[in-house]
Amino acid sequence: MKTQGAVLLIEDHRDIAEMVYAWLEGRGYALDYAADGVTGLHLAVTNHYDVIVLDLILPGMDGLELCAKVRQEARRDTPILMLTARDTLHDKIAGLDAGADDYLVKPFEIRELEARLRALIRRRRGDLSPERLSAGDLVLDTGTFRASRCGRELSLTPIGIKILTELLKASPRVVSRHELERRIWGDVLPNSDVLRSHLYSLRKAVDRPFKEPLLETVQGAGYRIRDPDAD
Amino acid sequence: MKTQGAVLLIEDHRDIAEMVYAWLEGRGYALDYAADGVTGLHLAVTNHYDVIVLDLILPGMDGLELCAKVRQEARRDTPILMLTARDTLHDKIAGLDAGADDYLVKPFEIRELEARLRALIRRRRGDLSPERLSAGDLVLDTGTFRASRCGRELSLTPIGIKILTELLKASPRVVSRHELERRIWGDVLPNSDVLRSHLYSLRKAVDRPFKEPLLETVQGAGYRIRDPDAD
DNA sequence: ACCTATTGGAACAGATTTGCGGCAAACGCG
DNA sequence: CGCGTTTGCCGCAAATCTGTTCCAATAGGT
Repeated sequence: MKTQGAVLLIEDHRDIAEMVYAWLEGRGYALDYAADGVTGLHLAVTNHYDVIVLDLILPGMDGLELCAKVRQEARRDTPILMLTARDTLHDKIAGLDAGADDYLVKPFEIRELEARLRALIRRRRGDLSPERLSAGDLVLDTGTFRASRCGRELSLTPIGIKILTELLKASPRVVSRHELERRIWGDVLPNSDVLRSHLYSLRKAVDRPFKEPLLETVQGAGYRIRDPDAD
Repeated sequence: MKTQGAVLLIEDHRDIAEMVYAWLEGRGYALDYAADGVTGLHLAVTNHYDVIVLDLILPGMDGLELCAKVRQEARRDTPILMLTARDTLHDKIAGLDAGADDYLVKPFEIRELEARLRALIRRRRGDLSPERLSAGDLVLDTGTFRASRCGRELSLTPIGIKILTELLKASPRVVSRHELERRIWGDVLPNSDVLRSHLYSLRKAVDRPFKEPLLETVQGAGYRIRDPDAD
């Protein structure tokens, strides 16, 4: 399994630490662990993590101090989720203002912790949800605006990419010509059936060089993109 | 007072909305307000906010759907704090996985809300810019604002560095011309396509002296920076 | 006040993309 | 089978997008 992310867990309660560690490890995260503040800080500044789970009360150096040091001295902006039994308003505010990104109060549900970690990791990576559309051997990366088939890069025009995007999003459903036009040109459609031309060139780029055509015309209904895997 | 940040509040309960609005306004935040999902979505994609406070249950379109639309259709990464009375584990996970960054359960303490907003805004602004961004042999130290390639220092202008920073942060994704302009000049964009000029000189400094060009333009979409290691 | 580096702006040429019309082939149907 | 409609397949000209250049306005430092 591909790793879900690198996590540093700093927590002195053995039982909680073990529980979190075991769960996250089972879910495919790569983990480092420290039981005290000094070790934790050292790991935090030495290595590179996607997120740090940090207990507020620690031997050696408390969470707030560690948090502040990571931010101000080491100047690392690794996301930090603070995990603690103290749930007074003041504690939360102090934690967040010390540089933590999230604050979760014990006892907590491990699944919520994981969901919050996912959110932090996702944001750090700048992930904007699914960026990858595909059908069969055709792949479109909506972040890069590049499409490829069988690993070979396809050269497409902007409108071609738009059409492909809509078709892939809908796949394997059929998109009516009208719907497709509306999604591409919005409310000011061109006053001739240009879509045909674009589909022609799109086919030329996407289907012609390959054996199996993916772009399919459904007479009187519209277009769709086949997904050989899902047929 | 300098504004603490631009907040979009989407909440249909008048009393809560007013309370939040009044409090945040009093603390120096600039606020927009929507009482239903459709209006909220429209504001969210039209304007630029530092953070969105979003009620889960809304007339017109619920919070999850709105969240997903903002992320997937509008492709905006504005931080979203979900605010709701539903506190089951499943709700929280659904909210966070729909693209929310934080999830706060009603009734909540307004000061905690504010602290969490601060944390989100702080992170988004990258107040801490400690890291070294890189792509291939290009390295940018955001602390010293110096860039180098193959160890050779590059001489860049302030705007050049800003462009490079944004492009590197997003790499290898494409950043649309508009998005790029907004990130560099904020809300008062220059009224001519100056970006082209800057990109030209940026290329002259970053790419011209080297064999492999990293700055890539994607017709009709924007610019991006390749990462030869990750291709 | 002066000098220099940086920035915003305008203009232009080349390349690419798009809109569009026309024709022939394919399709659906009575 | 015959007919009206839909679709595939170009080629062309207009519109758009980009790279490039030059220059004036501005900001910053001395």
